[in-house]
Amino acid sequence: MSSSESPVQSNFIRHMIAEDLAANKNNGKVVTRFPPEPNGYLHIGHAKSICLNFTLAAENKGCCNLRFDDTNPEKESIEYMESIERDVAWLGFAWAGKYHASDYFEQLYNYAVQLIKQGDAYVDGSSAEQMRIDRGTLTEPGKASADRSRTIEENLDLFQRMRAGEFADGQYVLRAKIDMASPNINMRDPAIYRIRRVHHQRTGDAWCIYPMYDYTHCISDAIEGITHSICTLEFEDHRPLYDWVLDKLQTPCHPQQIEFARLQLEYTIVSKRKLLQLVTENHVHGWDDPRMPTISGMRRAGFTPAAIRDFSERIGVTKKNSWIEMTVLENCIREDLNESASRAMAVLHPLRVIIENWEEGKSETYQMANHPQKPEMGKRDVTFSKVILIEQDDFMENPPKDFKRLTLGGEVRLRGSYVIKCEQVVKDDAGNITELMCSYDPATLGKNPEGRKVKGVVHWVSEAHSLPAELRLYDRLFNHPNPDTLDNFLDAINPDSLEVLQNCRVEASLVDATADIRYQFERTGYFCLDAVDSQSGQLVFNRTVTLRDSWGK
RNA sequence: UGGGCUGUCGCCAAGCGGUAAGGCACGGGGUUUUGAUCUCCGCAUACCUAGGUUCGAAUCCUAGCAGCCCAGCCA
Repeated sequence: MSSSESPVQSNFIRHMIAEDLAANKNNGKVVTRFPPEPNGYLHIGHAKSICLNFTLAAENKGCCNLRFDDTNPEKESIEYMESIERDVAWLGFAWAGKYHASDYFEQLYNYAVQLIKQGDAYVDGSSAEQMRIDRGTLTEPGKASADRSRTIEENLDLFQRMRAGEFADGQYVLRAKIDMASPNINMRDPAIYRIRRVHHQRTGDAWCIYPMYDYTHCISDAIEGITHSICTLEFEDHRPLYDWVLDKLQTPCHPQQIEFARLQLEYTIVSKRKLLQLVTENHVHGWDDPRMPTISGMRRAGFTPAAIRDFSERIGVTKKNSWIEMTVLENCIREDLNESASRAMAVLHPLRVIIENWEEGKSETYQMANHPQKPEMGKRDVTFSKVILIEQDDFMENPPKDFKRLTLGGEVRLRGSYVIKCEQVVKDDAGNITELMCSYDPATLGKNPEGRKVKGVVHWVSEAHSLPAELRLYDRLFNHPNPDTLDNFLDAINPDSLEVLQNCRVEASLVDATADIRYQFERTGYFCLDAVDSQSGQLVFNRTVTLRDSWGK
C-alpha cells in the first residue's frame, strides 16, 4: 500500500478484536470473510466492507476468505462471480480461501436434519400468504401454524421428500421452531429452506431445495472458522437468530457477528437493484461506465486501488448512519494521483495561436519534467513551433480584474516554454475569435523576463506536433445528494454527467499511453486512457477528477 | 403505539471519569513556470435535551427528544 494512505485510526471493531486478542479468545486467531451475493457488480459500499474485513485480518496476522453467498440461484450468475473476484483482487487483497455457500449444501442439509431431530425445526405446508398473516405484526404476536406440532418422524420424512423433489415449488418450507410471539419478528419461526426448481450456477440441478440466508450464513461462518463475522446494521435484528442456530447445533465454532453502518455517499446510489436498472435501461453504458459507483466503473474512470483503500480508512467504521460528502472521495483520488500521475498537456477547446516572430517551419524540442516535485519520475520531449494551441478560455478580450491568463496586449507564460504576448485578435465574420497573433520573448525560456512580472501560466500543444484525442469529462451521475429519497431516483440523473469533447489535442508523448497509466493534464484534471474505446490513432481519455480550482472557472 | 440500534464542529470521526485528536469542507497568509501541489494560521468553554451522582461528566445514573432498521418461501 502506498505511503500516502492515512494512518489507521481507532474504531469499535478494532477495539473488540484487541480485547478478544487480549483475552486469548479464539486462540488469538482472527479470521474474517467477505461474503458477497453474486447478483451484481461490486460497488464503493462493498469496497468499505472488503477493506474492513481484509485489513482487520491482515493487521492481526489473520486471514480473510472470499465467500460467495450463492443460496438464491434465481438472481445469481457466474458473470457476477467473476467480476467480484476481479474487483477484490484489483483492490489489492488476497483471500485465504475462496468458498461458496453452495459448497456446504450437503452439510447444511445434515444440520437441518439434526435440527428436526431435536424438535427445533418443522416442515410447514402453509402458503406464503398464510405465513405472512400468521407472522403477526410489529405490535401483535404471531400465531402458530397447525403444522408446528407435526411429529419429528413426519418432519424428517417430509424434509427428505422435499429434497427428493416430491413436492411442488412453494408447497412446503422448513421452519426453525423458535417463538411465534417473539418481539423480534426474525425469531417467529423463520423459514430456513424453500423448494425452488432453479438451476444453480454451481450445483446445477442437484438440489431443488435451497437454504435461506439466516440459516446458511452462520453455519458457513462456523465451518470456515470465522472469528469475527462482520456485516451491516440491518442484520442486527438477525443476530439472535444467528446465535440461535449455532447454539442448537454442534458446529466447529461460534463466530461473533458484528454490525457496522454501511456506506452512504452523497450524489450516488448503491442499491444493486437501482444500479442494475441504470444499466438495463441504458442510463449509463454498462456496469463499468465511469460514472457508476461500481469498482469496475471507478477503475475505468481512473481511480486507483490505493485511493479507494484510503477512502475506506478515512470514513471510519461506526454504527451510526451517516452521509459521506463526495469531496472526501475526490480528495483521496487527488491526493494519490498528485503523487503518482505523470504530468502532460492537453488542450480541450483549442484556440490557434500564431507566433509571428517565430521562423516558419522551425521547431524546438524541450524536456519537461513528468512531475514538478519528483525529478525521479523523469522527463519527456515536448515540441514548440510557430502554430500552437491553447485553451479558448485562457484568453479573454475583456477580462475580469483577477484574470491571470492571456489578454490582448498582455503576456502569459507558456508552461515549460516562452512568455508570449498577444498582439492581435483575429475574428470571423460572426465575431468569434478564430486566432491570436502573438509574439514570443526569446529571453524567457527557462527564466523569468527582466523588469516585469508575468503571473499567468497556460498549457499548450504544438498544432503540428500534437495528437487528436477524445476527452470524456464526467460529472456526478446525480444532481441530488440523496436520490433514494425521491419518488423516482431517475429524476435525479444529471443530464450533464458526461461531456464528450471530440476535438481535443494532446501532446505527442501520449501516443504511449495505456489504460493503467494515470496522467495529470496540467491545469485541467487527472485522466487515463479509456480501456475499452481507445485505439491507437483514436485516443480516448477519461477524466477521473478535476484539479482543485480555487479560482472557479 | 413491539423489538433492535444510533445521537461529539457544515460532513465524517477519536475520546471509555481528569478537563474536546485528526480528516474533509470553509476562511485567511506565504511559496510556486499547473489559479495544482506544498506550507502556515484560524475554525466545538462545547459533546441531542433536562435532571442527578462526583472534587471533577462527552464519558456514570434517571427521564425525555430525534433519527435509522425489522412484518421475503431476498441477501
